[in-house]
This record gives sequence, structure tokens and C-alpha cells, in this order.
Amino acid sequence: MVQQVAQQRRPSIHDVASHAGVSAATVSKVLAGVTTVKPENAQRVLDAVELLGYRVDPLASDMRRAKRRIIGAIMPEFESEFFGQMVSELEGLAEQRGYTLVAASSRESEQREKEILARMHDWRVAGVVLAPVRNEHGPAAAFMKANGMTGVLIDRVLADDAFDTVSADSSAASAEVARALVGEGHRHILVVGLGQQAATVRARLEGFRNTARELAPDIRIDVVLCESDVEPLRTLLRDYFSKREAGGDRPTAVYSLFLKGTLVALSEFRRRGWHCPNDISLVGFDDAEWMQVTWPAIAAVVQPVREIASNAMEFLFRRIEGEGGPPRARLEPCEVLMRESVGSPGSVPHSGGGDRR
Amino acid sequence: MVQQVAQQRRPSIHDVASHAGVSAATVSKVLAGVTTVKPENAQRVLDAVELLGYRVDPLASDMRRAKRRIIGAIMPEFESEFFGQMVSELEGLAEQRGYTLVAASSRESEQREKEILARMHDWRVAGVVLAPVRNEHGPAAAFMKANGMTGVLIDRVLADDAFDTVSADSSAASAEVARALVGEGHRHILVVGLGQQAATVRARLEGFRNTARELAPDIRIDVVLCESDVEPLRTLLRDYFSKREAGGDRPTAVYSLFLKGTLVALSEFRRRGWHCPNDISLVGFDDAEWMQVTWPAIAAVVQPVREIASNAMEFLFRRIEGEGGPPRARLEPCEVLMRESVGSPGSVPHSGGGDRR
DNA sequence: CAACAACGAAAAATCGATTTATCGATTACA
DNA sequence: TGTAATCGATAAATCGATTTTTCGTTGTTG
Repeated sequence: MVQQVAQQRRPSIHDVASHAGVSAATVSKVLAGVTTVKPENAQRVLDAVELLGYRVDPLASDMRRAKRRIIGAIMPEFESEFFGQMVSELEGLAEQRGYTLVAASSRESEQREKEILARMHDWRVAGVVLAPVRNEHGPAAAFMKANGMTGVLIDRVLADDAFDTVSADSSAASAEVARALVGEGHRHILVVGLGQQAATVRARLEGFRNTARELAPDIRIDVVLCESDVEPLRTLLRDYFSKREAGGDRPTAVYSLFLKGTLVALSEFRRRGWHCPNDISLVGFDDAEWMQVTWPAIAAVVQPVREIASNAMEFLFRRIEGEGGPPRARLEPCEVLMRESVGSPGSVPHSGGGDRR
Repeated sequence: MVQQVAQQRRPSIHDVASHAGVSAATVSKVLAGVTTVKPENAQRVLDAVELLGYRVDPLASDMRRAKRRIIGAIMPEFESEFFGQMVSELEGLAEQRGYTLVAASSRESEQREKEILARMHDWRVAGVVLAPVRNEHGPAAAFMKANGMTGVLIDRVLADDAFDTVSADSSAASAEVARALVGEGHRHILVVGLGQQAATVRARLEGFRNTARELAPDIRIDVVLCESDVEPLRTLLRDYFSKREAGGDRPTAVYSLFLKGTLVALSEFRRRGWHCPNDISLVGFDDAEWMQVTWPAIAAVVQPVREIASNAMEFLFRRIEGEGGPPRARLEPCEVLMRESVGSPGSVPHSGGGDRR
């Protein structure tokens, strides 16, 4: 039985060694699974470990290695389902490999992002999973490059010349959204995005625009981008709709390229008393649990969080283990859930409930 | 200027020492702000630090202390807004004090919770902020006690004989919800909860029930609890409503004691084609961003995340600094946002939009 | 002028592990 | 029988800091 006494000082490897009547080196070897230890001694070590309730101090253990068994994860925020799930997945995957995940949030600030990265470098983490605030060309990625850090870039990123990247296939998903909206008969669509996420926004926008124009050359696509913060979008959107409504040529559908945009759009619809899909259709990039229980259920692009996480970790650990070769850029396919918020322009709403995944 | 060369090995304190022509001990003292160093030498040390771009290795630095400058945070999950915000807040507060926050998710498993705690103990964290899966009497808290760890319990917890606790004042908030619902004329209300969160659920339920009965002695309060998992709740709720509808005595309002319950309730309403608040009113414990943009906006109890986090950290650091005295149990007041999902039984919906906080 | 306090900095011990070098005992081989 | 190879285990070095101890100078005082 383990001796569960509330002792002030935890037993060290030397305590185990003296209890077992061997040296600390021998204890270390037994615990590392080295076979050149006499079975009898090994057993005595294991007994002493059991008796004292000894556990290796991961900090001390990591001291002697150049790379510590720590993976750093930097997310733009923790508040959203997407990044919450991402951290959760990454945590599990790191754990599986005997690593500890240390997660930090950059709070959508590139300045903070870099500071966190510097701190992770201080910790001599074995690798970093970075979901950059803006894109792969930010100061954080530059810092990683300059300091020879091992890392993977995810989410708001397309490809990089130094790091492996993993992200959702925004372009393909957007093309599918375009097919759906054009198929429903929409010929005037507003796309809402965050300009800051340059690469991703471009991919999503182009993927949508190209397919839409291909299917309906006469289509009109308006774009409202807000540069950095989300809050200005509220005003931008309000002004946009006021102008369009005055002109009598308002869009019949909105495609939001990011979650907060979907919320802002819904908020604006509610302010104007518009209902989906009768008054306007809505599709959002990024799914959330609530979207399927509202009236109407909101159509959304589901990002493959699990796949992104597992590929990112897979890539990362290969690099940690010294694998060379050019950086890989991986795109994971998304699922598009067409729910009740989408209908034909001026149609009656769909019947029946939302999907139940 | 800092020499930003991608060097293979980072400079150690000895490198700085030899560059400055002093001993490592002196470098350490200068960096710690000890004043017994000759100004001239101090300057040379600082110059060498600048030149080499030296930064202290936090792991090595922590080795010599009994408690490391690491705070562990254990949350039941990362996916929800509530715990996401919580981690974000805790991270900031730990950072302010020069500590690193290592967050882990127990994934609603007490088994995992204890394992994580053991790992944090291995790391010799200075303190732990634990949001237990169930309540303060779980194996995790017992482990902390048995090993003399410093910690604070938050959220699903009321009071403890060993640790400070900080949580939302569920009881008061529930009383306010009761006043609102009874005030609207509801006399048959269903309360939905998770039995596993014993203490919290009891506080929320009793707070609601006591006030409701006080205001309307003839009120009927049904309770549907599901023990551990959320999924069974879906079935329980379906059966409950089927039976009630058959009996012709279905409730006119639902109060969900936790977020997922609110989602399940909404999902069940949608399945039955019921609309809030005409067919039924709904209030949920725990607010989320989307609740104010839906039709109708969902009434909710807003937990004071920031206050819980800052009090928890405040308590924790006081204990880390050796403060004694009996454990404190702190309750933070909630805000109740009565939105459009609440109305009088059989009434027409409220006019106007949702709130814009 | 000898004795002693004060000061600043170097040397050494320490934290808790891992890894390399070393050492003694046994076995193998010439 | 003497030397070499092998085996198992220990001593010692190492990781990168902090903290305690020691030591050499200066400066002060009786």
C-alpha cells in the first residue's frame, strides 16, 4: 500500500535509493526501464517507490534535457467553443505522449502573442502550437524562426516557409456555402469578415466569390470587412443595411466568415425585426452548440477541430523527434450544415426541427 | 541592441557572469535587485544581459524553492464560455504576480481530476484553483488535503472545512428568478438540474423553491434531475413533457439550473414546436453571448466570472504567502437578465429587442 | 598599530533528477 | 596464471539557477 502520510517534504530519488540500499543512479535506471539492473535490486527499488509513494519530479527530470517535455499552446482566446475544444484536444494529445500542455491566450493581441512566446522559449518548451492572432507573418512566427523554436501554426494560417501549418479548408467550405446559397436562388449576398485575418479571410472570400460567380455570373456580392476589432462591425453593418434599404437593393443572404460576425449579424437582424430565412438568409463560418436549438437553427460551417488538433500534434512531434523536410501545409475539410436560417429569397420558412447531430 | 542571433544553446547565468567578469552569484543578485552589489559591477552585468539577450530559466530558478511559481487550474471543461472566461481571467491574475498558470480539464471525470491533481503535485505547484466536477467532497479535494497542498475551490462548491471557496450566490440568484417568474403569474414551474452537482444544485433549487413558495404557497414546482451525464436529460425531459401534456397540467415555465440544461430544454421546445414565451417561459442559469441575439432572447443568470476569479486568486495567494485562519466561503452576487423568453403564462411576447450590454 | 567590523564578491552547497565516467568483482580467454 | 572483457553498480558531473559560506579588502576603533 502507498503510504499516504501528509509529509512536509516529498521523497526524492535519494530517499528511495537509501531505502532500497542502492544508489540514486540505479533508481533512475530502474524507473527508466534500463535492463542492466539486477532483478533483485530492481524489485527493491520498486518496493521503496511504492512504500514512499515516490513520483519523479518532472521539473528536475527535465532540467538535464535541452528540450523539456512541455508543449506550449497559444490561442487568440479561450472563450469560444472552437478554441476551447482545440485546447482540450491538444491537452489530451500532449498527455498521451507524456508531455504537459501549457496553454496561454494572446487575447487577440500580437504584442501579447510575442511576449507569451518569449516566455515559452524561457521555459524551453519542446514545441509550440500557435494559433496566430492575424496570420503566419506576425512577429510571433518571426520570433520562433529567429530562435530556432519548433512549432506548428494552426487556424488563421494557410502555408508558411518555415513551419508546418494545419487549418480548415475554408475555401472549399465557402465554395459549398456559395453553391447552397446560389442554389436557393440568392443573387445578392453580403459577406462579413474580419480584415485582420488576412490569409484566412481571403481564402474564405475567394472560395465563395469564385464559385458563386461561376454558378451565377450576374451575382452581386457585397463585402463588409472590419479591420481589427469586432465592435466597429456593429456600426458598419448598421450603416450598410440602412444605405441598402434606402436604395431598395438589400441583399437576400448574409455569409459571415467568423463566429462573432454571425452574432453581430443576428443582432442587427433582431434590431431591424428581420427574421431568418423569410426576410434574409444567414450562414456562418464556425458552428456552435446553440445554433441548432434556436428558431431558426443557424446554418454553419463546422470546423474539424479534432482533425486539426491531431494533425498539428502529429506534425509537431515528428519535428520534435528531428524529422526534416520542407514544411507541410494541411487543409482539413469542413462540414457545412445547412439549417433553417437559409431559404429561398422571400420564401416561407422550412418546416420541421433543426438537425440533431 | 539585443543580439537576436539564432543560437543553438541559450546563454546561461554563467555566460553572463563570464562576460561581465563576475561570478554567477553576483549576476543572480543583480537580477534579484539586491543592493549590496557595486554599481559598476551591476552595470556590467546588465550590459552583458542585454548583449547576450539573457533571460532567467524559470524552471532552473524554481528548482531551489519548495514551491514553484506555478499555479494549477483544473476546470471540468474548456468548451463553455464560463470556464473559458474563467481560465482567461485566472491566467491574467497569475501572470500579474509573476506566476505561470497551467490549466487542465478534468472532462467531468473525478478520476481524471484526481490524476491531474497528482500531476500538479508532482510539479510542486504553489497552489491550485480547483473547479471540482461534483463538489467539495470529491477525491481531488481529499488528495489536496492529504498532501498538504494549497488551494481554492470554486464554482460547484459552497463551503469547505479545509479550503477557501468562491462561488456565485446561486441561492440569491435563484430567489430572484423565482420572484420574476411568480411575479409574471407562473404557478407551475419545472426546474431542471444536474444531480451530480449536489451542493450547488441544492442551493439553486432551495433558493428558488423557498422564495417561490413564500410568494405563492399554492405553487407547483416539478423537478427533473439527471444524475451524472447530460444526455439522459434529453429523454427525461421528453418523457416528462409527454406525461404532463397527456395529463393536461404542463408547466408554464422552465428554470434550468445549468447551461446545457437550457440547451436541452430549448431543443425539446423546438421538437414540440413550442415558442417562448407564448407557449412556455424559460430562464437559464449561466449566460452566453448568443442568448441576447436569438428570437426570443433567453433570460439568464449571469455569473460574476471576473469577481470569482479575482477573489479566488486573492485568497490563494494569501494562503501561499502563509496566511492562516479558518477557511473562507465567499459568495459573489449574480446578475439576472430577464429577457424575452419570459412572459406571463399564455401572454403575447414582449415587444422590442433584447438587451445590449 | 593591532584587532575587529563592514563590505563586496567569489566559492561552494543545494534543488532533484539524468548521464557519464569509474570501479570492483566476476568470468573468459590465451 | 595473467590479462582482458563483461557486468552491475556507484561516484561524480551536469542542467541553471539561488542561497549560504567563506574569504579578501577596506575602514574603523581602542
